[in-house]
Amino acid sequence: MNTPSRNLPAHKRRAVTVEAVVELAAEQNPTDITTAAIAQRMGLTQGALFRHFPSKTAILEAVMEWVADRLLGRVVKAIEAAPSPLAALEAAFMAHIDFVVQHPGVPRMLFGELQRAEESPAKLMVRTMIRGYSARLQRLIEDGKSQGELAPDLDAAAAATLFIGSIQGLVMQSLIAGDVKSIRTNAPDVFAVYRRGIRSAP
Amino acid sequence: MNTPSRNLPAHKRRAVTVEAVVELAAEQNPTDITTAAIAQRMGLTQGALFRHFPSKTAILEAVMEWVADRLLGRVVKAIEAAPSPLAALEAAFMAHIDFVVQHPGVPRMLFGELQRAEESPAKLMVRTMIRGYSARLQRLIEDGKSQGELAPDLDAAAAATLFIGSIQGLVMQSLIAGDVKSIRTNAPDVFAVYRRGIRSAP
DNA sequence: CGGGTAAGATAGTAATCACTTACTATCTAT
DNA sequence: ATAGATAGTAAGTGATTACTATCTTACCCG
Repeated sequence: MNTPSRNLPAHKRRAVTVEAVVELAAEQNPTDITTAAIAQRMGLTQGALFRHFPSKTAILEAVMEWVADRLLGRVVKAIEAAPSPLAALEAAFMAHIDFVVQHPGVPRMLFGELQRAEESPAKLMVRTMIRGYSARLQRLIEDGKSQGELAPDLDAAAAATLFIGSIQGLVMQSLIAGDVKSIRTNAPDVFAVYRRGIRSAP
Repeated sequence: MNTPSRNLPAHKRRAVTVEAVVELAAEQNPTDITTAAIAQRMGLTQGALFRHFPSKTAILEAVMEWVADRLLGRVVKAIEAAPSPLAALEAAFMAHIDFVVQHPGVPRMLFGELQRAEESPAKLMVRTMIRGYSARLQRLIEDGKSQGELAPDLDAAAAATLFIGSIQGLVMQSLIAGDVKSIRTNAPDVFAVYRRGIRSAP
């Protein structure tokens, strides 16, 4: 029988579950992920999953919590280590890209969750996460403007939308090419165009 | 009994079906659209759908064909009417935005189709459509470079990716705000940043 | 060493899905 | 007027889904 790691502590089981979902989302449409598939990936039977989570939506909530922690954690760290607002934007962009390349299913899950009709807790979490992300970017951009590094007439909200959109565009490109690593290859060129769009005139 | 328009000719029924799907995609996750929901929106029973389409995937193919026709048709028309490459890019952007505001479900369906695991005919159609779109944009960009309107060192592929991504970013923003019309409001500001990123130095 | 508990397997359940079958109404052409 | 084709309805089908009820095993602690 296949009992790979029995009696894990609860928080570890939850972490393994989240990893399984993130892995599966990289391989298929996130909305098509079944509890049976998650359990199989973990080496469990389907019913056993419900010893740890009361429902499938609770699993999705745990995944979104994980994403918010990890993604924002990395991005904020990259921002804080940068010497200037523009450098911080570039570092955040690359940190975000690294995360997406490592976990290609995540942006799909976020987008998929956002376009749900009902107001699920997971959808709310995504919304607050991206709102916070965008707010952080806009503060950075305002800082860059007052330091003279970014164009003084720049619309911070629009620049933040374009920042996030550029990543979305790279993800879409990789789905068309069928090659995740193309994201990392093309990211610097895309950011170069973006940087030109926000930088103050030389 | 609700028999709104019986015995429509085949091509009209197909058009009505496509419209129903596009409408539904604006209201819910496209992958959650059932044949029952489509039929209900058309005022038919579910089984009647299969008099006109052999399968659900055939319906999706018809929708993608419709999208490719309408969206690219509008964009190409806007490009051809513009006096210069940069003006053409802006016109294409706004035409695309108009289309998305009018049919908010369409970008969701495209993205959803792209992230399917299996190589469905619909997915292939989306891929070819966006590839063609991107190629058209890149030609425009190269034209703009040789006319001195766009930056000579601009990476055309990256600029095309950012173009499409900026629309994707606006869609995402509207999903977060829960307001489709915010797309049209924010579009000019976002394009202004983009234009600055590709234009030749003044 | 033995009993309690947490975590697993097994085998269900009702609901929902795409799709089918069998029959019926309506339009059109001869 | 009537036969045939077209387009509809109503009621299924089997497969799949999230979730549950019941039984079993492994581990911890006194």
